[in-house]
Amino acid sequence: MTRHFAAEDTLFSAEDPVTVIGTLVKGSVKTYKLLPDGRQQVVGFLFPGDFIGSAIFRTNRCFAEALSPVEVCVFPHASLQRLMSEIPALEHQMLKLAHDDLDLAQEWMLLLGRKTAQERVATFLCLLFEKAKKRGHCGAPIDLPMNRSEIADYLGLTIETVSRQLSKLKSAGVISINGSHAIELRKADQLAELAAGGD
Amino acid sequence: MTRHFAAEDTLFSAEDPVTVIGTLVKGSVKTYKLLPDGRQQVVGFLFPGDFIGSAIFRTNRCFAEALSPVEVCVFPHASLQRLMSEIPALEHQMLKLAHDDLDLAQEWMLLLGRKTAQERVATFLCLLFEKAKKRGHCGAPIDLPMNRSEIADYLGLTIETVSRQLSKLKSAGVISINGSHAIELRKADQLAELAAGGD
DNA sequence: CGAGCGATTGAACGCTCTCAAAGTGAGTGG
DNA sequence: CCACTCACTTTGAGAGCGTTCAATCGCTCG
Repeated sequence: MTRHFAAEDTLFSAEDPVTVIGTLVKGSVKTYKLLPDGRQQVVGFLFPGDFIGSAIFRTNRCFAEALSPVEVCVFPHASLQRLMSEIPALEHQMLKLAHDDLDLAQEWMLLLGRKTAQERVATFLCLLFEKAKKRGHCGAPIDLPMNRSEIADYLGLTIETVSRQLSKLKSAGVISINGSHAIELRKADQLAELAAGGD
Repeated sequence: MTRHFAAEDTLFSAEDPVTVIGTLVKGSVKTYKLLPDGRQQVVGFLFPGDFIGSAIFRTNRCFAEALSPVEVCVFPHASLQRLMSEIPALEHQMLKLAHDDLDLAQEWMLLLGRKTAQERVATFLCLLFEKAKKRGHCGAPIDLPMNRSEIADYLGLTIETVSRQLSKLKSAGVISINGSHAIELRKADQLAELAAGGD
């Protein structure tokens, strides 16, 4: 069963019962956590092919919002539970996904806890270019479905700092920017070096 | 099979083949990631009863170091693989653990990306007191197996900032400190409020 | 009792945030 | 087609939180 969401729609909220589990088919999604006063931390950006939702928890642990018109191939919660208990390979696959997510989250803890603003932005761009490469993009500018505010909330920075760092990378010739939602990689080596941090 | 490690021993390193998977029986462990220049981010503290190591990856994604003399009940990698494929319930349990870890990691991303120094220290103490409570501790001062440097590397701060915030909480009467490795909770409500952030 | 390491405290600096203003681009209506 | 609007982005200047550097304290161990 496929479900559709408009841009800026909320797919699900923390604390609510799990209703959306499945594979993202079209569009992109941000998942995030909130503090009582509204401060936001994006914990992940999802793209077509990515799995969304938890087949383990009864209630969601974070919020999910569509960044663009989204299409999700949804599994009914009950039938997924049954499938998982019947097909060990499926559960194994889920375990693999969970471990990949955990490793990425911990890599991001390193970024949020110990990297400078420049390193964070460089790391973020590296990740995006890498993901784009895996989906067949080659050379051409890639599309940023999220705005500066959402990038900032992913990197633990402010929009101004993100903007400044992007400008810096642009004037250094590492990337080129077209209209704030399209970025092209110019010097991959240099970007990777900045992302890893001075050594 | 049980393996023993002395304090400050490295249980395993990132990139190395997985050799240690099992349950922590005695002592405590920190897991962490490193940047090329030595900056460190602690991604978890493990206590008796906690599962350690990844049954999925062939190589470790982080480092693990003993904070005190440690005893681990280790499963041989091959036999664990076999057990997991034979006993679906075991794999399900691992999946549950992975999801719990993932949620904690994302909660920590929120802490590292968006919380102030005071909120970070308060959240950390809340977590410790909560864990201690689950293991039967009641009221009495709890032991901090890690030093200030390791707390700082968990919270994305410096030792000086951690020390200052602890002193602040102490003089506010929220906690009391005995010799830098024993902390007692005095005002749980107030600590929880500080941890959540102003609202 | 002295050495040495970790923790605490103090003072000044700096990176990022905050506040503010100007620039840009997409969408709308005349 | 152009002027207008509005939201988002960029850029600038100043402030603040946490860091850095430095000195003192306190505990443990020889």
